[in-house]
Amino acid sequence: MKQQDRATQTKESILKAAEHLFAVQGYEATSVAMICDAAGVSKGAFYHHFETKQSIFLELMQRWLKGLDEQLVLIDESTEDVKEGLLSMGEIIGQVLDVGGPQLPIFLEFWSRAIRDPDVWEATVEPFQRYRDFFAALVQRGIDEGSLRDLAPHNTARVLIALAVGMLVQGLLDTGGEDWQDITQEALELLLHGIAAR
Amino acid sequence: MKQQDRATQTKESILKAAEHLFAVQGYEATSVAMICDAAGVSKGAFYHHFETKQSIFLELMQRWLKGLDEQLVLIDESTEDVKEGLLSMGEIIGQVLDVGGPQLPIFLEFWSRAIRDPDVWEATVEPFQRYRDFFAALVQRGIDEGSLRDLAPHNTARVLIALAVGMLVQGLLDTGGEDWQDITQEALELLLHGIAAR
DNA sequence: TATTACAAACCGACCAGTCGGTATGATTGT
DNA sequence: ACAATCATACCGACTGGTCGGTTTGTAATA
Repeated sequence: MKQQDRATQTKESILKAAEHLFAVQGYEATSVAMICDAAGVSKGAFYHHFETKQSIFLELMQRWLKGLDEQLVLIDESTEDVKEGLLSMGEIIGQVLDVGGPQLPIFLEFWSRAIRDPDVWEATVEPFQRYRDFFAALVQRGIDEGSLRDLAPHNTARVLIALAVGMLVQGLLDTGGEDWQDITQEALELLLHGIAAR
Repeated sequence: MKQQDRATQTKESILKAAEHLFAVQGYEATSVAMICDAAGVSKGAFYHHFETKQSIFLELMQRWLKGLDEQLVLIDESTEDVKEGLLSMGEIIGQVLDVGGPQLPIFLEFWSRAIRDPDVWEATVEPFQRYRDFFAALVQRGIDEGSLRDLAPHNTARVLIALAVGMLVQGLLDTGGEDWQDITQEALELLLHGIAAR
């Protein structure tokens, strides 16, 4: 096999091992040595491919957010009705909770880091402002076409994000087997009732 | 001075130093040695008064939640109108963000721990379920007196909590100087529009 | 004298990151 | 085609330091 192929394979196995361990044990609780063990490579290999322990997380985060981005764009393109588009957000949250469930705890861990570390902030929080802008634009569209009341789109977007984040956190911490997708859907309908034009 | 008084004074100074350091640097980043330095005592004193590093956090958390509890009871007693009571929740969130601001990042840190550590969960998350029940009861009251639509009170409470938590997290992570109390207030009014009886 | 309340030295584990060295292709010169 | 040279990928022992917690000693109080 070519040298390069082998290299990318190694790097990929490190990323995969790290993703799994981060999800199961958390970031802090996972040592570089553990990642190397799980990936079946040496520490040398690790630090050949990644500058620091943190950099491997940042790379994972980038990939993750890229997937989310694509999903949002898809929704944006496929919706003509603004209300419907906002409602479909509920589905996303439910999906995120189901599919990405194992990785979500790391978000909490890094949000708390983002408060102090600008690098982490840039990689984990800043992207969410894009999502906020996305929702703000959606709301603006709704106002323009007369289906939504004339509210400050930015604030409304913040409310939507708050709802999403709050549901996410509760979903992570509440042990009972609630159907959060359902609850989120209901919440969105309530909100829509409030922001819809009379 | 009596021995006991001196002891409680020492313990209090440790708690105070820990509270400050946790707020400024976070829990993980604060070592026991740092706390002792800041409090002007030795490690022996620390481990005389606290079993583990975690136990000092749990004690701080208990005090904090006790204050929140009292505030909620006050609101409960002083409100006759349910809608008004729900709106005043917005004020609390704003206050919490202003007053307790420095300590809030620790919440994020421990929420992420609570996912894995049952002790932490019990101390940091479980109390919030009391608040949820509190809101559920408030909503039930609103339904009974006919001012709110007949929705599942528990789910509605979850939505309210989600809003609060989401606003909190955004307030922590968004750097811009937004007035979150204002935004929260607006959000609550939107929600009320949705859940209010026609 | 017995107990409480501390002080200070100490312990063992752990951990991110480094470094000297090697093995395996790839590239160039002949 | 074959050797010499070089770069990339990787190994694993090691370092320097940190941290939570323990132990042992001591001074004051009851």
